Amino acid sequence: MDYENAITALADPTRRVIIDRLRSGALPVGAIAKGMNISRPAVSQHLRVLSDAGLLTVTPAGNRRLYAIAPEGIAGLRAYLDTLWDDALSAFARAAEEKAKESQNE
Amino acid sequence: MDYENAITALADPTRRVIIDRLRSGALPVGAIAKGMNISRPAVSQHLRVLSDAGLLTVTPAGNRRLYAIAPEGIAGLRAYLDTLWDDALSAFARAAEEKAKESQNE
DNA sequence: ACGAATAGTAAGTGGTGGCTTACGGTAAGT
DNA sequence: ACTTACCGTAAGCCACCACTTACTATTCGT
Repeated sequence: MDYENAITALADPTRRVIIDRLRSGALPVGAIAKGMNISRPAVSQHLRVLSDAGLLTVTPAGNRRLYAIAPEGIAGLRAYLDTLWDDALSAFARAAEEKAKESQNE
Repeated sequence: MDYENAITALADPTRRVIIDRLRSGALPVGAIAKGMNISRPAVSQHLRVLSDAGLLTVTPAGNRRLYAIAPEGIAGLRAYLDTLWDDALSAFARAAEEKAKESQNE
């Protein structure tokens, strides 16, 4: 599955900061690294991980490379969480029923 | 925020296997560890992490402890992904507009 | 054409996280 | 009461990952 790489990538706090910086639109590497307390190569490595996970798109623009959030990458992760959510609710409801039936024996 | 612990917890493949085993309902530790190729204490440690992240509930039942998925724990993570999803779509649409306006100059 | 700017890659290091074995503690069975 | 079953915790080990400092490559400006 593909959501596995996505969730692994998003598990890192620094990478979530990077993602947050791209919420309003695409940015070059230098702009992303600006103000972060890690080196620019470190940012590049994180961008690599995020791209490989399908969470970012890269568009070379002359001297620079613009990174942007890829909506499709997030879709897979959302789908996974949705199934988990549904199953959790079903199991919860079933457990409540069992409990109610039990309390009749008294 | 709370979704941070949740996404960190779910980033581990072994913990996702545990979560999958609980999709159909609550289970004691022994039943969860059964068939997994790691030791039972290791499973206990994972359960600890998942509980701390708010993803599991524990209900002591005599000798055993029943673990179940906590829907509320997943809710926070879903909410985070939803905002990310919305922002990504907005930024994507805005970028498409910019591109369209640019191609008029030719 | 040459220097400056932007960015990816290589190599090395330190810290964290997941695993194991060993142990302690409580509840159930006989 | 004693043994067995179930489970959490402690300590230690090892692998992986995030980071840094080089270095290289490509593009822009002059």
